[in-house]
Amino acid sequence: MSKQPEDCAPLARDPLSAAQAGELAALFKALADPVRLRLLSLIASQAGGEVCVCHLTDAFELSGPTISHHLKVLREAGLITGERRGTWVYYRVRAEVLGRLSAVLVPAEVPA
Amino acid sequence: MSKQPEDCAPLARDPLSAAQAGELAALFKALADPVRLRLLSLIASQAGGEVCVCHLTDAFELSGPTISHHLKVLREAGLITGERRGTWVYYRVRAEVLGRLSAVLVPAEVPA
DNA sequence: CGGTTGCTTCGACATACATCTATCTTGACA
DNA sequence: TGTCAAGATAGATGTATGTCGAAGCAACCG
Repeated sequence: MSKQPEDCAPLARDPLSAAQAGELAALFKALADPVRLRLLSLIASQAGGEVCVCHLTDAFELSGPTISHHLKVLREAGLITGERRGTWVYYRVRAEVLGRLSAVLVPAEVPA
Repeated sequence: MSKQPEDCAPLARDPLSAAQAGELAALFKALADPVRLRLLSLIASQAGGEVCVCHLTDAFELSGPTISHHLKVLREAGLITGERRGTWVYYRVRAEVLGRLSAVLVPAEVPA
């Protein structure tokens, strides 16, 4: 997991630097898969904020290793965190990161 | 360019359906490249809202065909539109699509 | 009409990625 | 300690993707 970028200025305000674009692209790449989006949504929309992996594997017709792979991609991108408690592993979303991405995509305000 | 999805509910509100996830993933895939993010940012941040392709090719150390390819990806994703006027082609961003993506990523409000 | 310039399309190639099966690690429990 | 279950890792494989050079189209200009 790379360090968290600080940029919050919307895409539409100023042209992105190459470094900013690289960091953002890594985050969007993690989101660029239907399974990962559904995983993220399942975790984010859960009351209590966390979900056991066993609940996630049940929600897809995919092998365990494939789910594990997608969770790793989300984790290494910094979008989620995982914690082992006893036998099970629980994941939760990093709301700050999600919020930063949302802010970056806000379109330019149209001047009246 | 596929049809525009109507979904606006944040990822963190309800779990995404497979169809929603597929449409969103296609959009995020278009954003999952540093060059395309910089292109989009260059177009979106331009006063007047549109940019000539010649100005975009000058901003990168990449071949013309490569820039053209990335613009096509953004165009087919529905994130930008291109219009030819005389010799030059001008691109502008579709702010609605950008705004919809931003809304989807808004994190869940934390109950007090 | 021929030439030049702006941009796109085509074909090729190297790399990255999603998925699987098989194997490993970690913890619980007898 | 041995065994079982939950996840993660490793390796293999087919497909997708970023990049380029060459060629094609479209519009302007002698």
